[in-house]
Amino acid sequence: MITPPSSVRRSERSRRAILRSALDLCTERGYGHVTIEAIAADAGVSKKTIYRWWPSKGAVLLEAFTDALIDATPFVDTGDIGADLRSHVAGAVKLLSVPPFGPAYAGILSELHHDDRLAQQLREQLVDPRVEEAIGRLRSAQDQGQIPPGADLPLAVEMLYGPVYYRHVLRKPVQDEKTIAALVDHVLRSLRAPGY
Amino acid sequence: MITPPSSVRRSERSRRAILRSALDLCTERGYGHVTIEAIAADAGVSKKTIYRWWPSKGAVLLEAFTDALIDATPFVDTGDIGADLRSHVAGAVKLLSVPPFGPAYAGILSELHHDDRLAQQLREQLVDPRVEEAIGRLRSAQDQGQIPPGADLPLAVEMLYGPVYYRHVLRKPVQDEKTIAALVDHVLRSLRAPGY
DNA sequence: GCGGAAACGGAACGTACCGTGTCGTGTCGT
DNA sequence: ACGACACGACACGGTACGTTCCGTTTCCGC
Repeated sequence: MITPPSSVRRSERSRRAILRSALDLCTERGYGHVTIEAIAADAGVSKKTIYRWWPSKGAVLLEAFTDALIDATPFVDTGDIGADLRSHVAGAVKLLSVPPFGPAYAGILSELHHDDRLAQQLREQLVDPRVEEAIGRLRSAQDQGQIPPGADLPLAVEMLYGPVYYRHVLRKPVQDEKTIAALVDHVLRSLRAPGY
Repeated sequence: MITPPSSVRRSERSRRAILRSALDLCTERGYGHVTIEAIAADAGVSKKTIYRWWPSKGAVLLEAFTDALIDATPFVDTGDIGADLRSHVAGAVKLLSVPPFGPAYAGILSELHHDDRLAQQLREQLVDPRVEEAIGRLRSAQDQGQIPPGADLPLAVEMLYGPVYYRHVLRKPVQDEKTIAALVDHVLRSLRAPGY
């Protein structure tokens, strides 16, 4: 996450103040009003200090968001793949439904299309590892006979996360538990059913 | 689409030049360099004229993109729901894969989170009508016995489009025909299979 | 036709934020 | 102890914003 002059002398105090201010501003005034200058002013920090360690405000918020997401959506294994996927997806949906994390992630996604480095960073540090974890959990269910061998697990992950992103990006009202349960059930069915 | 002072005296010449310049600039220099000032300069038009008819550059591009999308992804009914969905999704993916439409739509999506009016406009004028069309096509397949009665058709549409948005937003390499076919097959299976 | 309302192009304005540079201070490794 | 370096602060030029003013052109209604 730290970008340029890796150093031990970095001020942890400033780092925390910057991440906190970024999220706070996102809550109070919305992502559009989160600017480098506003973060610096709110955190009592020089702009230069922010630019020294992060390439953009998107990168600042990505670091803050990643920490929160990993805590909020662990991959558990109770032996029931359906229940575990439901609680996992519900955790992600819930995190996205509350400020500042929903707006923050929407803002991060909105920067991807004009910021190649941020897009790569998001995929490498957040999306890809968690997709791998999800596939791992599905493979475990496969070993327990809850999913047929040969099932297309990467596709299953995209079918799970796809609608969540779709809703979040289009800003449709959040999904309730019932919708999440129906989604998970349909994805699992699609893996089990005989070929079309 | 026309926003404020509905009038017959609007210059169709300026309107076309603005939409064309917006898409051209998107191709040549990327969405990030499409600004109201650049559009005005390229189209030989006053900024005031743009602000008179559109509330933002996102609204300009939404109007241009909508026209293109409707042409590119019709809903046909050959009697084979699988084939029809494959060609429909392939049309959408293909449109998103070529400039200026891919970058333009990514840019539009990126504006939604800080522009409530644009988000509402996108849903009402583009997404919701096409979701309804998709549900209509699925219902027709239901009547022909290709999909069981009682299937959750709205959810099916989200499972179809979700991964497309997911990939587009995260800027993962475009889906090939095989992936699209697998996606469509899985969605149809999930509707047919016995309950989980 | 003719007069006037309204849309037009062009130019300039102040504001906001960007990303960078400079400078003096303070602090942390060696 | 000392020197390197991160720090805060402040100022800079640059870009795009959204608005305002001006003089011109276009077109509707009379």
